[in-house]
Amino acid sequence: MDARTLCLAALSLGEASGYEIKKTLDEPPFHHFQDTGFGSIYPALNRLAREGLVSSSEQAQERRPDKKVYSLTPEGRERLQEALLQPPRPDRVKSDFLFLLFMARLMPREHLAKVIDQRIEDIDAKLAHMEECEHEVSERGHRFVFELGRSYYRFLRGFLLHNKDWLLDENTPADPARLVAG
Amino acid sequence: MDARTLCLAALSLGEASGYEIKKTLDEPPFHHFQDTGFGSIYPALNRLAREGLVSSSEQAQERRPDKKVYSLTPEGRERLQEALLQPPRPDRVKSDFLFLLFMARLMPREHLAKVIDQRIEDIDAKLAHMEECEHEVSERGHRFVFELGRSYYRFLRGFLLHNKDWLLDENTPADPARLVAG
DNA sequence: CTTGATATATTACAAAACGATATATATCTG
DNA sequence: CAGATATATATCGTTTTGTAATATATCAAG
Repeated sequence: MDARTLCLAALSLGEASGYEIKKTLDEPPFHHFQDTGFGSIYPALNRLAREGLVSSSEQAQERRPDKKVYSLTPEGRERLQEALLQPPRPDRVKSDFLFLLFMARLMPREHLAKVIDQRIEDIDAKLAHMEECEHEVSERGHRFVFELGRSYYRFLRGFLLHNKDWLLDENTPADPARLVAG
Repeated sequence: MDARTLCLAALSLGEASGYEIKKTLDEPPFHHFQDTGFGSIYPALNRLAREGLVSSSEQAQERRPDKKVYSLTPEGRERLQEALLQPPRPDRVKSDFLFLLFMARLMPREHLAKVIDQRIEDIDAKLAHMEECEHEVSERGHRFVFELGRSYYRFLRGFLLHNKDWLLDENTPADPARLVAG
């Protein structure tokens, strides 16, 4: 989804500043299906404001820079609902990690092993973090995506753990039948 | 991975034209971890040629436009191996589909059901296509990523099929415990 | 007590990627 | 024989990405 629609979606959960939107988008389950930086969010908000899809009010804060709090206008809410009726584009993944595994042949064994172990650790950290914010996710759609994400991480962790040796050990035959589903 | 490294990787499997690189990148298992268009590939190849990392030779073809066939130079091969030693950046996903599921509350039930059924069909088509090109994937790393991709699609298909009703049926309670792992 | 890390908050900008379109030809399908 | 698909490359405006700059506040460690 483009940055503008993501901002509309985040604001449909309640008014927020650009910084707060970024934080929301970085947490599960939002984080499972997109990745957006400040460089996309602020220009998107400016344009949405120019188009009248969001309104903003500056709030002076004690001992902090002012914050611009954005909220959806009726037109913004309409635009969001229109966007939800468009047929979804195909998913896209960018994974340096899978690229490295694909290129295993040209990589030093030790480095490859380290990369895989590191990834398993990262997944464990992610799963632990998800357990912490689990209670905040109650709405049906949010929960669905949250659990899908969690199941995916568990699947990936299992696949890596069970098939690591198949990839790393050059002495055994590369028989695909020995790869387990994870 | 940036487009230049992807081109180097594709060329490490043998010389090819820009068009052929694009085709390779669109097939499993390459397609599982990246997505690159002509608009990225041709500029990348031009720059790689300027930097001496690839060489090109124009081949006149009968009844077809000329094709520029690129191949790795020794410096290009070196650059690729250096890139493989860099720590991989975090994965990034862009999924309009999961965004729609997340936004389920604001969507007409029928449309949501159609979107999910369509996705399951798409996965079936993808799995069928993978079965067709399975025999071409023999190298260890390629096979690993290929099977990981296939397992993922099967997992996702199962999750959607088994939990679709949980998401769609507003009359049952949204008890997360009723979601099955897929 | 002060240095450094983290958090709040926004903006600017170059580099890269994306999406669409243009161009030309050949082959395959209905 | 028309229309879709495949081969082959290039361009170009719009978006996105990554990084840094700019301020201020808090909190922990040395």
